[in-house]
Amino acid sequence: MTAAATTPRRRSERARVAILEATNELLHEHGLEQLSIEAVAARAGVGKQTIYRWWPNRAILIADALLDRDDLAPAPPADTGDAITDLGRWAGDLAASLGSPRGAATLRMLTAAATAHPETSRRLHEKFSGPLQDYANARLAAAPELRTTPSQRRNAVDAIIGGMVFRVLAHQELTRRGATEMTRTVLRGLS
Amino acid sequence: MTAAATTPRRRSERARVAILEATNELLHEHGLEQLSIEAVAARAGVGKQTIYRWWPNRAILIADALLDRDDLAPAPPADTGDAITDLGRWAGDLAASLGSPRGAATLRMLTAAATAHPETSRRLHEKFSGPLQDYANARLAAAPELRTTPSQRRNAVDAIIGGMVFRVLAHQELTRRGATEMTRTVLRGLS
DNA sequence: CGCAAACGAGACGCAGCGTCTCGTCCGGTG
DNA sequence: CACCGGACGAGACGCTGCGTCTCGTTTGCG
Repeated sequence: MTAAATTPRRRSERARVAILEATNELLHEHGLEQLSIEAVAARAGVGKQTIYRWWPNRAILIADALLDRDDLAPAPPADTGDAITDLGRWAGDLAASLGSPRGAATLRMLTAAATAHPETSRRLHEKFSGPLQDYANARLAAAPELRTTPSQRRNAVDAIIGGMVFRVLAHQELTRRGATEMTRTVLRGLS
Repeated sequence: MTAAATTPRRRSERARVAILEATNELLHEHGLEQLSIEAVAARAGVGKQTIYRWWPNRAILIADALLDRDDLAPAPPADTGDAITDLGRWAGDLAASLGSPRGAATLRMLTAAATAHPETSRRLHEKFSGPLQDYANARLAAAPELRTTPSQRRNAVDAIIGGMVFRVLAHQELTRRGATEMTRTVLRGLS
């Protein structure tokens, strides 16, 4: 192995962006099942080979495209000093995003894509659910008023996030107020 | 409209069962995306038209097949008089089912199928998540030791079920013990 | 017994798959 | 600047599976 040096990967940024945009448009126009690589290539003004060269399969392309517009998870709120208040606001913001028609459609398609391939699931967790868990867990851990164990925190966090995700996947209503109330209910069970 | 009477629907039970069994086998052998109607017809020893005659699309066939073996949701436990104990056991049983490799695969495929078509989602809710919500909600409502409002119950129930479903969909571990603890954490937040 | 609807089988045209082969473009190296 | 090689747009290729259709056969209800 002298040098694996010569790798002048001249990937075209123009093509990359056009493909992700076309995929997003087609997903929201016609849905997950109707999405064909041929249609993406045509709309993006790109050869099919260029898609196959950089994305190993449909599910990963879909996840990349949907996660590329990363407005699904809003920024955490300011720290007021009270964890229940902060997490209630955070959950409300998240519910406003996930509960909107576009957010709900995105979450459902991401979930379906993640079903197909564990690698896709890992990527979704890394970019979406992981950061959510991390913020909520950290905010709980930093709350002196709630003495919690790590597993208690993990349970509470998963119940809150899972409860919201479940409502979206089940096509049930998810409102800002409902999410805040659910969060308060769950957190009141801690110490 | 004289009489829409003459509807001697002589649907073949043999074919119906063979199709659902073949679909289940192929789903667990090759996964959701690889499932083709042609393969189902071939394995079931059935004409394609017989499938198209009774199932309007792939997603509904998949949901019907997976829900046909309705061992996903275990029977509710005996009533011990203490709601937290009962619901902790119920959640533990449910986690044992959903957390098993086969149960997890079934839940993931059902979720993905439900994404595609609202009708499929409705059917899944009717046969799976609806009864779960109904049992847990009723058990909570019948608990004199926990004075709860309907919306509190709904929030707690969705947090518990959603938390479990979330862990399965995220390919995270879901154990009997973990589910029981999560349930207790959530329920302790109720008055 | 006789009809009509459902059945198994499979042919049909079509859409999209994933691979391949063109000739062109273009950025990094010498 | 000139060159080189890999990525590019375009699209042909064979193939699989779609959903529809047409056979001739079976089967249950009247």
